[in-house]
Amino acid sequence: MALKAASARNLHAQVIEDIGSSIVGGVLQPGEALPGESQLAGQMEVSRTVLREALKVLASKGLIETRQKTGMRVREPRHWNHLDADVLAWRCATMPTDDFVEKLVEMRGIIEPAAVMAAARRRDPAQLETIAEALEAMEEAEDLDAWAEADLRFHEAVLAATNNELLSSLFAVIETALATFFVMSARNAKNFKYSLPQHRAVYEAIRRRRPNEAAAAMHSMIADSRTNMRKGRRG
Amino acid sequence: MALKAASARNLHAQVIEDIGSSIVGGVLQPGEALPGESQLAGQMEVSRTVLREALKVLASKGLIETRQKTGMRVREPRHWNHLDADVLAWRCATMPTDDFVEKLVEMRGIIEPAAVMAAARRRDPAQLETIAEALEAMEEAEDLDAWAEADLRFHEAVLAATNNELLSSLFAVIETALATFFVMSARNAKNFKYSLPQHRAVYEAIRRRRPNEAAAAMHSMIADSRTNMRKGRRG
DNA sequence: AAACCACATTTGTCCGACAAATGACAAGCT
DNA sequence: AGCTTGTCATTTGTCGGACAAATGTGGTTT
Repeated sequence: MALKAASARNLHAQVIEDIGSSIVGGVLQPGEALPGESQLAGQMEVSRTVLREALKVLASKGLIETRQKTGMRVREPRHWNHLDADVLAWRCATMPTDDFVEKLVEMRGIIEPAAVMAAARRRDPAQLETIAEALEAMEEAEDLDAWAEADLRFHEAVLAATNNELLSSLFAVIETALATFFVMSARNAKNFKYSLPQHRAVYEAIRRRRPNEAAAAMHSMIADSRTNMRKGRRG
Repeated sequence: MALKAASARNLHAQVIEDIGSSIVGGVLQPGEALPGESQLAGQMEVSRTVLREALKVLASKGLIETRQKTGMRVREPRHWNHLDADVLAWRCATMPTDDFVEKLVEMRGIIEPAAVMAAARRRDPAQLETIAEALEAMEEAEDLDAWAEADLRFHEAVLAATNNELLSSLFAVIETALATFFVMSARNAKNFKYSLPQHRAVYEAIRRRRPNEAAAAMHSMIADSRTNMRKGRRG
């Protein structure tokens, strides 16, 4: 069960982190019955109040299930909210397998082209201008930090231009998870601008309202980034 | 603020429902400061313990933000977990605008073809067999209920065959939300089997491991269902 | 053997108290 | 006067105990 694995601001946040990562990490098996609230609170050295606040949050993430008299049980993975930011983060931390990364990459491959297509269809002038500004900042970037900051702004601007918060919410979650694996290794500092032409192509397609061209440009960008990642992960 | 709008199993579930739907429904504006915990608990006639359990869950959904001394504030919509099942359900209940439905439909149009493509690539024999059984049940369905049950099984089987729980989790959430709008109106009872050929086409493509054909079949199926829905919503 | 009931255990709910954090305001210094 | 600093009050965070409600278990009765 582990004691005090995490250290966050609040006690309940620590408890959530602790139990949640234990479940996602497989320390607690699905179907397994957890000890009663009083006992568990004792083990973790927190009050039952705090423990219960954490349990409610975990239940809302679909990780556990609680019924009176029976106690709490770990739910099966198919009931988990796999798209929850915390659940995803715990999986990234405890399951750094190529298998899982492939799933994330697949999701990105599905979403990004769709997002730029939507942006090409529905962006308004102001949103286009925001994208243009980010692209300009990318061109003028002198070091890696400036480029990474501008790149983030570019993608956020494209997301906003889709005018579909479901799409942008999904995108943000997946992107965050992927970022924990590929931290933009400083080793590639030399050619960190290699994807600039593709970004420009995406922008041009969005400006000219050409969904298919935008998707094609994004596909090319993803293909490049994929080979690049594959190189990067070996180190 | 509303008192006792919802009636669920547990008290905290009611409170979550109550405050959550008030926020998503726009009764509580973003940036607005909620009354203190003690006062709010008094208004709702629940103990502070229960209220806090609810608040923690709402905070984990990104709906509210709480800092000491300052109190709680409603967060801006861009911070919400739009893919959370509860948040989505509340939006369905309080924002039945065509605008929102379009977003859901767009998501489905992105995900479903991608899902059948993944299934066509990675399904194993057992998963294919499960899909086949569901399809068979659809063919033999005599009434609407039987067909709806088999249809659900078909889609679930396809989802499982993708071998990507991120994809299936997303799909399930979107599908659930859409189902609240289009309850498969009994008016169409006569030709409820109209989409059988398309289902069969999808199955065949998955069986023959043809991702592109599967996506094409799914696109055709979505197009049909879209026109059909448009007719259905007018009633 | 089957139906029924009393009991024990576990979660659900309530309450009151204190600790920690922090914005606000007042006092003091330059 | 303007800025800094320190005290204070308010709000969330944490704690412990108590009782209510639900429910699986096992014994009892027919």
